[in-house]
Amino acid sequence: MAIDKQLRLLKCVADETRFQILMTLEGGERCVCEIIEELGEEQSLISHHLRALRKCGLIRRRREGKKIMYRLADPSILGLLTNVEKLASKFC
Amino acid sequence: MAIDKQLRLLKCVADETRFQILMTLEGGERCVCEIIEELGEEQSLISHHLRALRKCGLIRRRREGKKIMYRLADPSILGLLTNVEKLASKFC
DNA sequence: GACTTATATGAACAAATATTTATATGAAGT
DNA sequence: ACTTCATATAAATATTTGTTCATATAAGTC
Repeated sequence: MAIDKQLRLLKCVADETRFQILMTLEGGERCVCEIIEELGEEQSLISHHLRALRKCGLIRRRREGKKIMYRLADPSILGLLTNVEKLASKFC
Repeated sequence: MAIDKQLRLLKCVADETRFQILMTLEGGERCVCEIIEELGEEQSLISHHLRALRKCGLIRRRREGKKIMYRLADPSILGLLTNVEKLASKFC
């Protein structure tokens, strides 16, 4: 039951910027410029984090003209975020 | 919906040693020496990580004679681990 | 085909986190 | 009281991770 996969996933989500990107994508597909705008961060920073999330399999992308659209790889990812939210309010 | 609480929780779990400690505690209360034995790590290292988990509210402890017994603060923590496991096998 | 827009990438640098080492504490046994 | 066993802690160090900066690519526009 490959523990390093689980850790890779956790580490990927356990970063403020990436966590916020996932939250943004909860609302559906977004292009990079929208994510940048919403988070108010550097383009390059967002790009690095998008790559990390993608490498981890959590998000997917497709090109649409000049823009590149990102989306959650699977709705079940929302479940994790919700789960974390519940636990965090319970303890921490 | 305090995002930093969620992040503190995630960062706490997203470490191999701490993750394994939690897994060990799935099986019920354990004293520090048992955890050290099971993980095969330095006493001091385990102690640091136990503190981190405790600070985060994920585990509790009680003294029993010379030993100190640790346990999960709440069974709902198992749910998170399971959730992560499922997602990790799905992607990553 | 030069120019702009949108995004990605690599290398340098900065910050955060984990690990080790050495020492302290506190309960129990003698 | 002294010693041992079990655990904790602080400071030093090592490692990992995130951020910035400068540059590259790729598609669309003039």
